[in-house]
Amino acid sequence: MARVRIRDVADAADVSITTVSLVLNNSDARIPEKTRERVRAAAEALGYAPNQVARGLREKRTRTIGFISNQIATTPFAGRMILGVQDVAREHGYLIILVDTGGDEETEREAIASLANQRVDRMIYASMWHQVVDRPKALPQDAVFLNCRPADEKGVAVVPDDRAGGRLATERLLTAGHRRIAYLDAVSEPHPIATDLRYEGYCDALRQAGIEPEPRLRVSAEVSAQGGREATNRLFDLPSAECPTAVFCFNDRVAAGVYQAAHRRGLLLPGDLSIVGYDDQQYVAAEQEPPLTTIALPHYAMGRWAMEQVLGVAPAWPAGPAHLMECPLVERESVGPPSEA
Amino acid sequence: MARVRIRDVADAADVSITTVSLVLNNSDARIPEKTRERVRAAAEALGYAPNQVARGLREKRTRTIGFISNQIATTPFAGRMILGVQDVAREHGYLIILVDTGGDEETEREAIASLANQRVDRMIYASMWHQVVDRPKALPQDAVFLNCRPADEKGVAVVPDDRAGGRLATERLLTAGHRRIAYLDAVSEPHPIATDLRYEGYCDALRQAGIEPEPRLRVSAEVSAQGGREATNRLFDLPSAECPTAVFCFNDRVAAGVYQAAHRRGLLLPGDLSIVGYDDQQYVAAEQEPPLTTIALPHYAMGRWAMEQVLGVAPAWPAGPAHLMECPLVERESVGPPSEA
DNA sequence: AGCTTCTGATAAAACGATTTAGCACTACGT
DNA sequence: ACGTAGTGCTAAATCGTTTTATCAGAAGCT
Repeated sequence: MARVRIRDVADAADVSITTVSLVLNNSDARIPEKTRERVRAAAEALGYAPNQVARGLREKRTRTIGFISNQIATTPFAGRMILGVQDVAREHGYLIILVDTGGDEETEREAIASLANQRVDRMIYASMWHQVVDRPKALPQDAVFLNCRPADEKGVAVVPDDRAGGRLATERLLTAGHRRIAYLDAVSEPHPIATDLRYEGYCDALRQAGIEPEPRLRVSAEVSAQGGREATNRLFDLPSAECPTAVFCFNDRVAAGVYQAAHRRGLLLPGDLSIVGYDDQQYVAAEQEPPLTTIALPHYAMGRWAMEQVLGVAPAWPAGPAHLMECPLVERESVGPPSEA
Repeated sequence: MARVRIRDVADAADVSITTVSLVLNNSDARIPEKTRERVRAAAEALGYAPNQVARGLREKRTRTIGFISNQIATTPFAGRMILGVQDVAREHGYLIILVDTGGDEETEREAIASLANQRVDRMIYASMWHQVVDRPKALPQDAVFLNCRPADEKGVAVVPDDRAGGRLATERLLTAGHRRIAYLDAVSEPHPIATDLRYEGYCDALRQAGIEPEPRLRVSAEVSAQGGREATNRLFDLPSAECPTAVFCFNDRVAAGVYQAAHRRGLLLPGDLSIVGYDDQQYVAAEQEPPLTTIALPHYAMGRWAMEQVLGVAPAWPAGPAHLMECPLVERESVGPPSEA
């Protein structure tokens, strides 16, 4: 790490450091092409790259973005969000400084302060699951919210369009011919807002098909395979005429539980029961037997979107209601026509 | 972000900026306690915190660590590693700058250069799976390797002790009384070195129990549930006297496939077949039915270890052979005594 | 008194860049 | 010959710190 400074380039090219800076930053100062060539050659030969710390001090911007997340480790989705952010950053010569607060408020305050002292140009405030958050006091006004939205609705934010996703999932089942479709709801602490949105989408789709949602077909499950198993058993303990021919699950984990309970009861999938999940969770959705049709959460796209807002490389989204990102349907093999149609 | 500078504190306390700096950095210069108090009070009142960019320029260290990873998004394990790194960083007032190279060499070169230009104090080179890597040309000599080791064996590195993990898993099955234990090997591109190490551990344990490993009980599987299903079927198409009573799987994903095939064949778990996995993969190991006994990968601990080396807050590990991190057994319910003991 | 030592503080240099203002020289028109 | 315009380049200020060297005054000693 014996670093070469602008001074070294200047000496090598036999000009002043001013000239070197002007040339390397493509200023339109009056420097003839010949001199420019000489400077560029010297810089190239020495392998010069400007010290970003010095440059940051002078320019008052560091080409650095702070990424604050509440729980990096507890979700497998974090990666794709960070990757989206990171890809856009790289494409524009920015670096990201990452801090995980573990959801602790005190840590969060310190993290925000650290990033401010490090003079990051802007910050992204990310949640690992879709939620409404209280805007942290110290967070700069121009922070972008990723996968969450501030309670005060002031700020640029992006969240998945869970309602449209719920509609899409249900429509898929309706098109396959199903009429009795259950919704496996999520209970957990804190209550995920996504489950209500997905349920609304489910209702939208049913009503549009002329079906009134039936309360008994909405059953609550712990967010886990076990929750899915239990809910499924409750569902199939109904009189057989009332049993659903398809279920839409809050997420792939509970869908996995549905598979388990269905297998145990000797139901064939998708012959006796069609299933649609949500999340397109890596290593679980695709690896069910049969592979699970599900709705994908657009984590990568949301990450990109947030960073594009931060860098101002996309049309600016107004502060206010969050941008809703589409959740695409991932077709696999867990949906078929209902058994006795 | 109207920032308060050291100048402002100096004015408020009616001293020079030198004095402020001296006091705030607890220098042992001759400043009487009374003046110190005054300065501290002024700093506190104004909410002063030093500009880390300016400080970094002057001190030639930024309290910033570069974290280079090959594939952040494709593995659910990344999170725990990053979290370990990040926690130690925070405890010592450091920040981490994260770049994902996507495994691309050109991107990697640029990333290393960016971090160097940003004057990170040191770098961590992380792999999302256990592998041997070629030391990137531009990587500083003092970089620490996380979950991988440089081919040249020069450098501080930490990897999971997969051999001991394989031994531990097998011993668990031996203690339960099993004698015919299969190993479900992984085939994938590139060939994961972990699978050979785990197999060696498996052999170690068997031999120590006086059992010679049987080649037919080592069967290859694609790293996926489907691979696990196929391998299981091959295993149980053997003459029944030769069928294993337990399997040790390369990882939890293939173990999930074993569950599927076993259920399909009507085998009871763990009555007819005991299973041990590897990875303790979130949302898959614990959610099998019955929950899967497995070996955990110590990602968090490795992350911490790497950062502690970087910051020099733990006894220095010599450059050379990698530090082997223990993989603990996670007891759940997929192991029982063999059926006809 | 005259010298040294101690005390309390600060001026100024340095870190490595960017940028503003301006200098020295040539060319040109009259 | 002289003012003006244009060309090629650079000195110096600046960003916000840390740190070294030094200064003024008080105190102590002979």
